[in-house]
Amino acid sequence: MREKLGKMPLPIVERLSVYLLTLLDIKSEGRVSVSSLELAERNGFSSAQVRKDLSCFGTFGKKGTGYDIDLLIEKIRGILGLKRTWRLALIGLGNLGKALITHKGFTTRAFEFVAIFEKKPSLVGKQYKGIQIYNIENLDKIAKAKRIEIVVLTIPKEEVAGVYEKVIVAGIPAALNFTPVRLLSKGNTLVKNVNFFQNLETLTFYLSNF
Amino acid sequence: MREKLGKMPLPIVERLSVYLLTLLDIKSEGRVSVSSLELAERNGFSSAQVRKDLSCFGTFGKKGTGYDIDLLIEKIRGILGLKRTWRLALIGLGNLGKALITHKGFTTRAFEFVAIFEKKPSLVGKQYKGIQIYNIENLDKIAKAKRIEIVVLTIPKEEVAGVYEKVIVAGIPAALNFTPVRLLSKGNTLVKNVNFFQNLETLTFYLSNF
DNA sequence: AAGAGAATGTGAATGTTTTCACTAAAATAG
DNA sequence: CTATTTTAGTGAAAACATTCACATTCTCTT
Ligand SMILES: NC(=O)c1ccc[n+]([C@@H]2O[C@H](COP(=O)([O-])OP(=O)(O)OC[C@H]3O[C@@H](n4cnc5c(N)ncnc54)[C@H](O)[C@@H]3O)[C@@H](O)[C@H]2O)c1
Ligand SMILES: NC(=O)c1ccc[n+]([C@@H]2O[C@H](COP(=O)([O-])OP(=O)(O)OC[C@H]3O[C@@H](n4cnc5c(N)ncnc54)[C@H](O)[C@@H]3O)[C@@H](O)[C@H]2O)c1
Repeated sequence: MREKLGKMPLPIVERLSVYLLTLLDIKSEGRVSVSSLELAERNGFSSAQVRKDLSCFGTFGKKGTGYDIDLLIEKIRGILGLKRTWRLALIGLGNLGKALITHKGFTTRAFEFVAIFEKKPSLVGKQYKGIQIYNIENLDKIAKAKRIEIVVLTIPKEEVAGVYEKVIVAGIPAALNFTPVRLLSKGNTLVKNVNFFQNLETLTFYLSNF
Repeated sequence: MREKLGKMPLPIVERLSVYLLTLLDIKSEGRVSVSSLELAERNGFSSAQVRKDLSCFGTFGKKGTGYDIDLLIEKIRGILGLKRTWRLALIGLGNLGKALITHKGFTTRAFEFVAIFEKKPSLVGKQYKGIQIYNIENLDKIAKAKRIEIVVLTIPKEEVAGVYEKVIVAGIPAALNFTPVRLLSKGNTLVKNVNFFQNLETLTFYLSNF
């Protein structure tokens, strides 16, 4: 059992998220308990890794039986901070932004879009899927008023630098960045970059070299 | 300089993709050479890491000067298999699928969508953005005829297991999976999973534990 | 042309993550 | 009730990844 959660290795946190999805899946099949081996095999990990990962946060299992699914789901939700709803804002209501806003998955989990920011004057002041669209220039003010915790960036790459500066100034705690410009965490803002090309390029690398 | 490219560590391949974007960026500023330090600082890595990564594939730099940008771009493109166009197919023309197909970035790089597969009878036989829509039941036949190399999965999660089975049977070399169902590489098919929740959940973990 | 400075490439050291291999507890079968 | 099987938890070992630190080479200035 580790002490400092703040410096938990990223691979462990990522796997926790995978375990959670798997547990929800198994639960939906009506099962009530699961072994580290099954959790591992479904995801291509080793059973020792599953046990070691979970042991960082406490002892949740029962020797001879495995893990109680409901209990483990609640524990992981607690660890990942998913016992409450997080307030998101979308920045850039283009093709990708609309797909994300429309996606039901977010809402049915722990995430809720509470604002959209756009540059196009024709969109500002309107709503999209019931969510108010604001002028990006008012990010600071609205972010505070709406208690925005995570911004989702789906703007053209030329706009990223300027908008990110505004995000930092507004002191928004986190950003999920879908643009191909790699951002580094700065100020009080934690960034996670999602790069589609990188994903495709790891595939083409291995396809080319086997 | 490493020998077996096929077992190059994933972190190195992912950084290569980051270096490439950075180099293109720097090139567009009119520059002709760059140091490992600059390549590192722009991306939050160490300069030693940049040099060590590149040294796995050859010696591309010049002591005292750094790396020639055009040369390094070409080398990395070669390593990542980006000197030719890869033939993609989209499976599932929904919200996310449409955003991806519409996205210019793919076409202007080394990727080209050559087919769309759908289940909805109303879409089959039509085109979207000039790309023919086929019945998913014909995946095997069309994949061979169109020489599809990578499928992009944007279908509901309930459909994933069945469709993935078809992808494996068709022997398609790779799949980029945007659904929340984690797939494991199997048969001759290499899989890369892209999980938006995982990205959000790593953010909420660290936000919750600082 | 010599010296100072810049920057690579890399073996060795360090740090991190994963796997191994075992102990111990619970469940099950005989 | 005892033996066998199942499975969690965990130090220790191994594998893997990053950083250090320096010899070497190239550039630039004077
Ligand atoms: N569409 C995809 O499938 C896809 C895939 C990978 C990456 N991306 C990246 O996501 C980003 C958006 O892609 P897209 O296809 O949705 O583009 P898009 O052009 O359809 O949408 C961008 C939107 O951002 C708005 N915008 C521009 N500047 C802004 C600003 N300063 N503040 C607020 N809003 C602003 C635009 O008005 C537009 O509505 C791009 O960086 C792209 O590279 C998209
Ligand atoms: N929209 C998003 O922003 C987003 C974000 C993250 C993940 N995802 C995931 O991506 C997937 C698609 O999301 P979406 O929002 O585009 O959903 P969607 O419902 O808009 O689109 C799904 C499309 O797939 C088609 N389809 C269904 N079964 C099929 C089959 N067997 N073969 C071929 N086509 C089939 C449907 O007809 C539909 O057109 C989902 O798994 C979702 O969880 C979406």
